Amino acid sequence: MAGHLQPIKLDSYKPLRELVCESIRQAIIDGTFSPGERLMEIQLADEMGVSRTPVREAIRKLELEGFVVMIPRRGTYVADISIRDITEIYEIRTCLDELAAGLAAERITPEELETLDRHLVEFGIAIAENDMEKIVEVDTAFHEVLYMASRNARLHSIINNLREQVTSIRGRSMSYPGRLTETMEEHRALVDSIASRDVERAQSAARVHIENAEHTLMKSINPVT
Amino acid sequence: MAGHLQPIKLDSYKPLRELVCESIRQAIIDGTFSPGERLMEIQLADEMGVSRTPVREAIRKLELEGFVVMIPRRGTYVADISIRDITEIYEIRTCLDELAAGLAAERITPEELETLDRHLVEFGIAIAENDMEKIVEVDTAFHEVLYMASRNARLHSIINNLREQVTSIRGRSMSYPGRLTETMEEHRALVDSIASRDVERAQSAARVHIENAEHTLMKSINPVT
DNA sequence: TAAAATAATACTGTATACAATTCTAAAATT
DNA sequence: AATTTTAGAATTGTATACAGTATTATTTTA
Repeated sequence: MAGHLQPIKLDSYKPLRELVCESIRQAIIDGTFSPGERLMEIQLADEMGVSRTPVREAIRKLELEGFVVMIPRRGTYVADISIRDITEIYEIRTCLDELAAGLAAERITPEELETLDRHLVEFGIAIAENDMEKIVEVDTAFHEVLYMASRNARLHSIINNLREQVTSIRGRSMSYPGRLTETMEEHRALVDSIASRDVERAQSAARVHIENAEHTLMKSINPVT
Repeated sequence: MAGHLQPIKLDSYKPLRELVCESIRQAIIDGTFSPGERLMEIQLADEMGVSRTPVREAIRKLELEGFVVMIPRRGTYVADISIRDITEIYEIRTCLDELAAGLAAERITPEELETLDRHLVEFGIAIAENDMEKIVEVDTAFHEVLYMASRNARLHSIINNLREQVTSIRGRSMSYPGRLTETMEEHRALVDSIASRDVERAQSAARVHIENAEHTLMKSINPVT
């Protein structure tokens, strides 16, 4: 194992398995656990100060979410993300984000539009200050509002899951030269078209945004291609 | 509980949790468990002749798949599918099936095309014989080949999951007057456009197919609308 | 008689114990 | 020396036991 997990705090009402799941997921996303690394139940349980039961249940969930791979009787391994995976994920996201944007253009409330605008401003400030943590935070909040506005909970959760699966490597594309300002412009175009209730334009803006994100991600992984 | 589950057979190499999961899922799909019905771990375990542990893990998986709803410390209930759910699911499927059809038009092999054709013929025979079981079987096989041909495993599994979530009520739309022959015509149009590698037409055929399926399903649930 | 309080019951959440399998490594054989 | 065999250790799969909480029923009180 690379680093170590923080012990689980029991302040929450949530079941332990949820806390354990979130903790392991976070560790995978932030790189504490490397791709391909084996995750052993007893070890994880000891580190977090819980028994194997909630750890097992957490791992089952992470498997469904695509963060780990389980081989029966052999163990659990942190999923290794490949070029193929990225291609698959963005093929789907291009399509789903387009859908979400179109629905949002039809269903968003004035309050939500205001929130989007605010996030847009915050995003600009975060970029100016080069505050990476803030950037990621605002970006996440921005998309959260957008997906919420689509009024389709399943769509929201499917996209979120796909987003999370590339989170561990998204940092690289974020730091790609010029990508951040480009991202902001794309976000602005998206908000504009949604604000004017233009479904077609919103869809196209979303498609462009996702396609560009994919290209940047690909370039940042393999500059040759 | 309505009926009862068959005891788990241990002939397979699969972990018990998988067998238990499939058994419960099947029972939900075929109506052995009704929507809203409470699922109790001890009872399920006893009926299948296993302990609570694999049952719990199976339930966790079914929750992720959307077949059951868990309320912490309160229990697990068979998910109740609503008009809202159907709308959500078909909004997504319209988009994903369009994607899958487009990709299939680009990536399908001649062998797969042949298989699709064969399924098309079988479907016609099954309709002529009014063999409902066969119809469902061939329909499933048909779509399976199609999604496989998209060469996107995630897309395949997301669509399959969405399909399964309405399986329990799909029987009704199947028996809607005239829907079966309509379905076959739509399938044929889809195969034709894929065979001629026409991405646009394949997408449009898929969209039409899903939209019609939704409309029929809605009508069969609520004839007034 | 109705409502509230309390006790009993039953279920879920978590921990631990046992069984079965697989991996590791050491020893034996070719 | 290399390969196979075999014994041990470690890990996952499953079962069971215990703890905590929610529900239900009963009793008490207004």
